[in-house]
Amino acid sequence: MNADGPSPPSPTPPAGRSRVTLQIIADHLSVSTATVSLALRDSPLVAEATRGRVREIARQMGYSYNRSAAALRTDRTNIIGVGFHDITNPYFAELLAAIDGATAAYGRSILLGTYAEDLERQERVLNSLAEYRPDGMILCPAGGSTADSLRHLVDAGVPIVQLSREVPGLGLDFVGADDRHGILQAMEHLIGLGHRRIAFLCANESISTGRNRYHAYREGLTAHGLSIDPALIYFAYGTRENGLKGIQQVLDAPAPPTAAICMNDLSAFGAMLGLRHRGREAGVDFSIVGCDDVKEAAQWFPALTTIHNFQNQMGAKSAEFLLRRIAEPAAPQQRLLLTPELVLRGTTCPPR
Amino acid sequence: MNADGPSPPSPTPPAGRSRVTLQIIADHLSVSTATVSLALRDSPLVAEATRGRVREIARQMGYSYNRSAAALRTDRTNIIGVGFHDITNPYFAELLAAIDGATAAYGRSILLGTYAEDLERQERVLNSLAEYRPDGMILCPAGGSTADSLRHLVDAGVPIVQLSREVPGLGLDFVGADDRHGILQAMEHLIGLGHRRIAFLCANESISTGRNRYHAYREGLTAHGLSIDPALIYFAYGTRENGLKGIQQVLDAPAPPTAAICMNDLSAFGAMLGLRHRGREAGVDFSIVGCDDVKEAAQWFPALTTIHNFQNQMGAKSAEFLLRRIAEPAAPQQRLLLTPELVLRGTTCPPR
DNA sequence: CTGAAAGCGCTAACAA
DNA sequence: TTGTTAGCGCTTTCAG
Repeated sequence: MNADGPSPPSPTPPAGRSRVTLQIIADHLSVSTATVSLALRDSPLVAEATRGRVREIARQMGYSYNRSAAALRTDRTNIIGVGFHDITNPYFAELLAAIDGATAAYGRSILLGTYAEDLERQERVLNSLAEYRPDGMILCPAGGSTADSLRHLVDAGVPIVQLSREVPGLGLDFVGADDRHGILQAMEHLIGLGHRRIAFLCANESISTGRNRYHAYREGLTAHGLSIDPALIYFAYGTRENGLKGIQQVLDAPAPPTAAICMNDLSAFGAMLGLRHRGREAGVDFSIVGCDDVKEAAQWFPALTTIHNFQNQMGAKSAEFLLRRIAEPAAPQQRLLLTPELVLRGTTCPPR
Repeated sequence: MNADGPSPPSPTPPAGRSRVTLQIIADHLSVSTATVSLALRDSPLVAEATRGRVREIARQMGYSYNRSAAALRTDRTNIIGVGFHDITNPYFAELLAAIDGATAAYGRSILLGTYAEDLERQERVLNSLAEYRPDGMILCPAGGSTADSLRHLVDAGVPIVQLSREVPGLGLDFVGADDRHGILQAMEHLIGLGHRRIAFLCANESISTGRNRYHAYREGLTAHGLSIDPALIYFAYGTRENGLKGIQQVLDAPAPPTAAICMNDLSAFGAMLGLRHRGREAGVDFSIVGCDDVKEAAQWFPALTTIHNFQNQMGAKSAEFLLRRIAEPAAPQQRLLLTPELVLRGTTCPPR
């Protein structure tokens, strides 16, 4: 018997791109690929001992499961497609983190696409994501999205849940916030403080959250017999820059406001800045309320009074909804509207 | 001849999950799948006319390319794996957005994994991403990552570029900032203003940026003959919360500081808050400088003096590096250190 | 408990 | 210019 012995498994790690396949492992152990496949997935069909040997060799050889191959066979990828418009907006970053946390726990990975409120880009990005055959998608549709623009995805049978924003008429699952309720709370607060001339910054009818919030603002005004002054309404997407522009514009109105409700926290931050450019200060001689309660809101100076939207729960819930939908494609439509909570901080005060 | 005519292509859209394959299109047109495949990829090998017919029918039938199948065959997925520790940190969100912008332009999609500075989770997440056989990966390794913990990925031959942080000893491509240079600028500024007792908040030797910045801080002190007071150094990850804790701790030192350099903007924001809890104000009776120049930094009040790190360029460059590496696996190591710029705003002033 | 064989949808030789 | 064929790596009957 020579020094090398009876050729013990000599697991040669692959050179270059991982070349270890089930076949290679199978050959090594003189079993079939079926056995290896089953063993690696811990099937009780294969003997305890065999399972052990397979796993051990696989480990030694540095085997890495090829999900493309598995996906082709099983029609499942374990991919969750996520389409957002901008992850640089902390609101969406928080939502994305929540989704990631929830899906990772179920062994799903996130394939991300962004489209910056651009409908054409959304179309391209979403189609591209679909080509990876995600098990499902979580979407926050770009402003101006129509049911028609998403229909082909829906028709293709991809499970979809809409998050935060929704385009109606598709019968899709949805999780979002009760935007109307949130803004109404804010209006009560401001009006209770004595404000009569209240601006709305970054109104936007092209997204559901924008519509809901803006309409609630009008509703709140009307409910208290206050008139709606178009000069106090600034239409734009809710960005830091637009908040800044918006506040300046409404401050220049013939009858300027004493308070402003902002579409989201970002525009509220911009508004606070704009106020300072005019020598004014939120919480002292003007009132600002934001929406979302993004992490930085609590740290601002003064800290922002805003509407807490529970993005952690929203994101996690959307993942749960999606997983359920994937398991049961024909289940009835799921809808969840989280109730937002106004959190009072330092940017609101009675009018001067 | 019956009313239906000679069976014109009657593209029946699929019921349920997209079932249109090359085969189905091929049958429809009585050509081979090879022709359809070529046609859809606009190959000059197939006649203009045929190409047109194929594309038209594909469109009508709602064909969607199956990338798993293509990947299996070609060994390319067009997926870029991205591993970050926390996308809720705007610095990383900005980096991610830049990567997304750059890769999307090349038809690549991003498969995202996060691990919250947890080494075990990083291991799991990265291995999971690898199973999708991304064409390459962009990683910002978790604190404490060792070369060994990433070696198997490298050995598997996955093209990798490290972004922002680097673990040495792997010979990987890297794009980051010249952290030392940035902090040294900040030290000059502070010392020039007259500060002699300068704190460092959120020092962290377990990540390269932390080491570089912290060591540059010590270097700056020493270069000016100033002593290093351990009571002025707070060790922690750079979060909003830790910035707040850190400032309080150094303020309680026997000989408290008059200024602080923070590991990043988040901790600087926390420090500004902590200062206010003590009735102090950055830019008035204390100086704070951050690092990164995240979007919100310019909007804070006072606006944060910080080190601009060009995360847009960093992210975009990392994508470029990766694409080049994918095209040429054996090319020499690529390294880029962007030179940060100190941007003076409102949080620094001479000591009282 | 294990193996043989077929096939998921695509692309790449090679032939015609 | 187009078709034939084989096969990427995996899972899943179905036999044994």
